[in-house]
Amino acid sequence: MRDELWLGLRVVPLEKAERADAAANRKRILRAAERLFAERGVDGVNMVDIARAARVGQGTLYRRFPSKGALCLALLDEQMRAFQNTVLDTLNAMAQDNAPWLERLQWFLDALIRFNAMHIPLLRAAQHGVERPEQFTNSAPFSWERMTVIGLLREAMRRGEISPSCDARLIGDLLLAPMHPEVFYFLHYTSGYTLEQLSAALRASVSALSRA
Amino acid sequence: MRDELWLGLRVVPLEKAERADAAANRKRILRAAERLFAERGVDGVNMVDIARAARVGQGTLYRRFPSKGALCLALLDEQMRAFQNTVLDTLNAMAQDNAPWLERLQWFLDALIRFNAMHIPLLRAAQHGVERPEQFTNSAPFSWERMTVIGLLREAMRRGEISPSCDARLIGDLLLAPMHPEVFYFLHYTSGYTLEQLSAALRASVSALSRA
DNA sequence: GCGTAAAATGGACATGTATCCGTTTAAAAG
DNA sequence: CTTTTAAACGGATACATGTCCATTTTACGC
Repeated sequence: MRDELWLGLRVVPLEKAERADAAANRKRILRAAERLFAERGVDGVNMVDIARAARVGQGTLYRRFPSKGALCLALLDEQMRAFQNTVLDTLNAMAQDNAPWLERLQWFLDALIRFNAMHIPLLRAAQHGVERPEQFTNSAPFSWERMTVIGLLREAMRRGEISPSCDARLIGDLLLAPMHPEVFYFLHYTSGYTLEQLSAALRASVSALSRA
Repeated sequence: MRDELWLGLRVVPLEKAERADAAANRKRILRAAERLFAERGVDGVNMVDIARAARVGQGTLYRRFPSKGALCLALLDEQMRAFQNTVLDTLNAMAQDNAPWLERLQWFLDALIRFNAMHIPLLRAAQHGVERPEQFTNSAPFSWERMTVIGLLREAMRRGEISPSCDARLIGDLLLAPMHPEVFYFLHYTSGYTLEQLSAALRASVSALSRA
C-alpha cells in the first residue's frame, strides 16, 4: 500500500492493525469473491455463496465488508491501485516533457474511460450495492479520480491555460459526470458510443475550456 | 393523455384497453403510493404497505407494476406530463420570438434542473428500483428529455448555430449526464453546488458549442 | 505457559422484493 | 339471462440482503 502525497491529497489513509486471522479472512474473502464474480458475473453471486467459498460465516463476511457494495469497492480499490501506478508514471513522463496541463488532463480522462470500460460490472455493483450514495462517492477510487482531475485543472488555471475565473471543482465534477457507472453504461452499452467517440468528445470538452 | 407528435417523436404510445377493475386498482395504487411516499419518504415505504393501503393483494400490485422502480416511474410520468405542457408552452413562446435554438436549449436544461431537484427522491428510487438499467433509460420521462435536447441541438445545427460536423446525439447525451439521478444527487447534495451554479455551468457548456 | 479482555466467528433470524398458482370476477357472445 | 373464457386477484412462498448474539479464538500482560 502506498502512503504518499500527490497534488495535496493523501492517497492512502493509514490503517489500524488487524488481527492475523482477520487479515487472512479478508484476503480469502476477496480472492473467493474475485473468482466467483469471474465465473458467474457479479449479479450471479450472492453473499452466502461468497462466505461459503471463503470458508467463513456470514457474520464474518459482513464484519469485514458491511455490504456487497463495500466488497465490490474493495475489489475495485485493488484494481485501481495498479492503475494509479501506471497513471502516475505517465503523468510524470508528461511532466518531463513539460506538456500542457490540459493535455495531461485529456490523457487522464482517456485512461479513465478505458479503466471504466474494463470494470463496468464491478463499478455498477459497487454503486448499486452501497446503502448511502456517499459511500460510493467518498470511496478511495472515486475520490482519487476526482482529486486528480480537479488538481490538473487547478494547475492549468495557475499556468493560464484556462481562465482564472473558472470553478475547477465544478468543471471537474461535470467532466466526470459521464464516468459515473450508470451513465457510462448507458452511453457505451445502451446508446452504443464507442470508447473512441467518448474519448474524442471529452477531449473536445477540455479543449473548449481554453477557448472560453 | 396527449398523443401528439413533436420533433418527430410520438410522445405517448397508444395503449390497449384495460379492464375496468384493473384501471381502478391502478389508480388506487398510484394514489396510495403517492400519499405514503409523501408521508414517510420513498425508502420508508415497502410494497406490502402500498398494497395494503391501496386495498389490493401483492399479486395485483406486482401485476400492475412489475417492480418498485416501475411504480416510481409511473408516478414520475404523471409529474412529467404536467411539466411537459409548461415546457412546450414556453418553447412555443420562444419560437414566436425567433429566439436562437441554443437559447431555447439553455432554457430547457434550466427547467430540467429544477424538475430534477423537485423529484430527486422519486428519480433515484426509480433508477435504483428497476432490474435492468434500460428500463429507466427507455422510460417515457427520460426518453422525452433526451429527444427534446437532441432535437433542439439538431435544429441549432441546421440553422448554423453550431458546426454541422457535430454529433447532436452524443453532445445531447453528454449534456444530460449531470441530470442522471445519482450524478445530480452527488452534484447538488454531496458536493453542494447550488441549482444556480449548475445552471450557469450547463449554460456555459452550451455557449461553448457555438464557439467550437 | 496462563488468564483475561477484546475481537472474531457463524448461523439463526428479520426484513424487503418479487413470484407462483389456485380462486374469483368481469365482460362479451349466444 | 346463461355461458364461457381470458383476465384479475391475493396471500403463501421463495430468495436475497443484512443484523444479532451466544460462543470461540486471539493477543498480550503476568
